[in-house]
Amino acid sequence: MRTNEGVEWALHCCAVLALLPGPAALPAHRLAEFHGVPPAYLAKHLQLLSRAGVVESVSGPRGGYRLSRPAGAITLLDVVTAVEGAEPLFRCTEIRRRGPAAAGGSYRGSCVIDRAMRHAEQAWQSALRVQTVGDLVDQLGGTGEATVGWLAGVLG
Amino acid sequence: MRTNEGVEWALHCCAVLALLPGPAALPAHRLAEFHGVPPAYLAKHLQLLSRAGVVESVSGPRGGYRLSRPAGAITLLDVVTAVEGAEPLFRCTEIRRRGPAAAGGSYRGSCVIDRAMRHAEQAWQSALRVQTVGDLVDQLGGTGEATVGWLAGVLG
DNA sequence: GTCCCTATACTCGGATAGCAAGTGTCCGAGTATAGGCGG
DNA sequence: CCGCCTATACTCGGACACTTGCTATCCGAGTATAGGGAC
Repeated sequence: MRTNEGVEWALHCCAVLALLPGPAALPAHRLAEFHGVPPAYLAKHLQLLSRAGVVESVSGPRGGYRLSRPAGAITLLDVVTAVEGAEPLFRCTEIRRRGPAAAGGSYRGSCVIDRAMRHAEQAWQSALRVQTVGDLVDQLGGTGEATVGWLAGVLG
Repeated sequence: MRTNEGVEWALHCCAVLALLPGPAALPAHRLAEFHGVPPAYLAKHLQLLSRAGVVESVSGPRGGYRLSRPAGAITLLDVVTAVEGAEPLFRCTEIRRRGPAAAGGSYRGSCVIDRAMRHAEQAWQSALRVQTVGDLVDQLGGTGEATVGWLAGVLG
């Protein structure tokens, strides 16, 4: 079990987009160039972010991507869910109903293992929900300023 | 991202093994039969549990698997780590150092995104660490008693 | 009757194929821009 | 000089190969047991 590599890319991209001045947009290939990752593949993940409503796309020249709402209103869970999908980490397949275990019979309530795993998963999601892209940007420090400079040069 | 299906099997198997009387052991094919899963594939996961020290194996006739320590001393994290491996969910590939982002330069501290994701992962692990296989067994209720009955019949 | 030996059958353990999902890439549809032309 | 039109180039979006890891399986190594034979 390992998170999609695109999750890291998407988070970094959101942090960069949060530094965009005003209504400007940044093309996918610029984001790929900035991070040194395959442009076409990064585009795939940006599409996921767009479909989830985290970022919005602008077509044509001077187009690209920008955040669809303030960075402080985008949680890390929003980004992770957009890229990884909404399916839970742990999926209970109800194996207790397959073999002789079912004969025992009284599986009324939900599976205790399913409950325990979901509880842990909710702890993970809660930790992602309390952190926003804005929080990340605030912690960037000098790296953030350097990024702003690079953006100014690119946007011309 | 989805947890290995073997995680669910391993947890159910540990719950069953916790109900074993005294020093008895239960063969892998019995566990597979009980849960209605492929025997050979389940064996693979039991090997992982054995290698991690969660269960111990007994060779020869009357052999099989049993818990290596009391059920209350086996956390869900122990089981999950044994099956999934110790690698973190989120692996930072330090993409900030690849492109022009590196030129900006001052990436002294650890990556803020890596820190945020690891924080959430620790919340998940903590939730798994406070729950033990013994806790699961206590919550089984009637299903647990039915399992004990089945075990008695099988062990003969 | 008791002890020892041997053959047996049962167990785990690692090495081996098949498949789905993640990884990586490409080309086509749509649009705002920029330049040229006419009034 | 100003407004309109057209061609352009740039953007996103979805459809197409490739690789890694999960899924599933098999056969061989090792061992406690059970039975038979000797004492």
